[in-house]
Amino acid sequence: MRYWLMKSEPDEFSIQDLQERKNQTEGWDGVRNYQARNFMRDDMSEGDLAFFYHSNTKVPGVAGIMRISRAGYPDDTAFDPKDAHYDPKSDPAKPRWYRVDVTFERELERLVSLAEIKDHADELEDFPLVRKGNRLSVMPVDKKHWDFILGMENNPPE
DNA sequence: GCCAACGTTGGC
DNA sequence: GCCAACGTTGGC
Repeated sequence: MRYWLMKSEPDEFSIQDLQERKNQTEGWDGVRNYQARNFMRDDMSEGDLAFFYHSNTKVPGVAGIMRISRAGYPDDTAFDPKDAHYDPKSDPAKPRWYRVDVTFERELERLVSLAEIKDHADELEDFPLVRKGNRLSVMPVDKKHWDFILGMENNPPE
């Protein structure tokens, strides 16, 4: 069982939106980055847990937890010319892009902000999120980092 | 809105 | 295969 972090802009799709979806489940589609795709296609398993990270918003940070409820399968939004993430080079016979299904687990009791995470650079030294220039939208999280961030949830800064 | 960092594209 | 140009991400 592995741990992950997945980014979404809350104006587009937030942890609250996921909670309100049917069965509290949604396909994590629209990812058009090969490294992120490889994680979803090759490394994610049903039952893995992921942080839901709110990006490109006033206070970016970890907002909640979700569960991978279906392992990687083809992202058919790539085949739809009307879809914002349409990719004419993705052939249905040999799909280029993959998604997983995620299911709402819980909202964090408070948002653990990126700024706060950066304040703990010592403990989170190798955390990919805070490595300079990292724009990956799907990334693995070590268990030690997972546990540390959950610890921060219950220890708000003054 | 700015812009650094990074990925992708395409000419050569 | 190189690399300049361009597009995107995402914090600030």
